Amino acid sequence: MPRPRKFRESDVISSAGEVFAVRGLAAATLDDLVRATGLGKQSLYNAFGGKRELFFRALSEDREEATRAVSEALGHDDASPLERIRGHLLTMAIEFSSSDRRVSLTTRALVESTGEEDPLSTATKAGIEQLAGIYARCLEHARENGDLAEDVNVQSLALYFVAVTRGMELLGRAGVGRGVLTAVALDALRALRGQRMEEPDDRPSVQE
Amino acid sequence: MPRPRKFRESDVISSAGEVFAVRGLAAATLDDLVRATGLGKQSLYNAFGGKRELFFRALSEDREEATRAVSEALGHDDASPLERIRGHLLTMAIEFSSSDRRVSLTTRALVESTGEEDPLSTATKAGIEQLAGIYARCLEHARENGDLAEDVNVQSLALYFVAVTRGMELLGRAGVGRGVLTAVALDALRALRGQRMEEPDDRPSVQE
DNA sequence: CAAGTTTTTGACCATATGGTCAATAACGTA
DNA sequence: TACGTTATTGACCATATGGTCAAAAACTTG
Repeated sequence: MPRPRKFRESDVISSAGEVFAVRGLAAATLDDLVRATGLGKQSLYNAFGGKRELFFRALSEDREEATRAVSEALGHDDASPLERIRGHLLTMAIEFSSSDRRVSLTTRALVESTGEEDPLSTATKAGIEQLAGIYARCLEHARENGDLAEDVNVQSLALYFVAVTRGMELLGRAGVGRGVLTAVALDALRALRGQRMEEPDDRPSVQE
Repeated sequence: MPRPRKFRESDVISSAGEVFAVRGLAAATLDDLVRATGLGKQSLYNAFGGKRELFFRALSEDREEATRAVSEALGHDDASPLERIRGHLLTMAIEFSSSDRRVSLTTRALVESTGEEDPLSTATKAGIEQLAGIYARCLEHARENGDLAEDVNVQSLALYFVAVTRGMELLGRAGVGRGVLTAVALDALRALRGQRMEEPDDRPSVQE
């Protein structure tokens, strides 16, 4: 009975996400969104709410997409867990060295959220944890494989990879090229190699 | 002869920087700046120019400050280069786990710059390189000390540390606490340990 | 084909924004 | 103490912003 919509929500969210990724939440204007999505202001408004709500939807989609991508990269069985992480990081190096002006919405939300209780902040934390969870699972497999020392802290190592990838994203944004970013990724992977050997940490503890 | 200013530029820049660090360039309003600095709009305007110019000044100051801090942490002679890096990273872990909403202006500029030719972008790139240079110098010393393998790529390793610290900053922003962040920092440091041994990289190359 | 429901359209609005102007105030020097 | 210079103040402005309203349009079902 009701008049059907002319658009698919997913299309709109994806276009809007593109705008947000390039301009940021605060800097993107409603007009940018209208232009990018093709919808009228009002249509946008009663379908989604407002700018923040739309960003929120885009953020969720971005998060799902990122989760899916990482899961896929780390979940295959064609290589050892550590090799899969290696492959994933190298892929990221290529992706982040692209010259488009995109910044992942997770990073944007992290940086643009206004307070601890901002829904953006909450969602982002959840996203980070989810991502870390994926790394953790893969690292756990590596440990079971014997590729990682038994006493490795899989949780912190997972977060370490989240940090490294975020950092690589920023580096890419700063114009660091593909070759160098790949080298950085390889450096980052050495943190894993160190884990394999039981070498006791005999280095003196500096200012802790 | 002329009427003297009531303020010190450095004070104003520092207050403005605080605002920018907490709210971001786009989200900070001129009024926020007026309130934070205590100056009138016009005074602000003819002393600095506008919002962007003021941000630019604040960014420069932030960059100098960051450079100074890292130089200090890595430049002392009381410990081996690697130990100094270790200490520095642990310090960062503490700093980034603070609950204030600050984000370094470098990161903000990186994320909020609008294009490749944006002055913000240029300045930020320079900042990153400068920072990397400091790490590189320290790593170079480590190599001379024999704490790092001869064939280590000091440049990429330096950028690796820039990436790691940026990533840690974001993690802190996501609410990751001091303990975990410290663990992440220690993980990151293992990338160095891996360098010390000449173990050939016999791992198969995955999708490069 | 008519009714009912929702979308769309485009005009509209209050507000807040970054920025400017002109008048006044404050200071050092002559 | 008067002058010249610059800083300050507060009113002012055009614009762009996020958001809203009411009327028209579109589709499905009865």
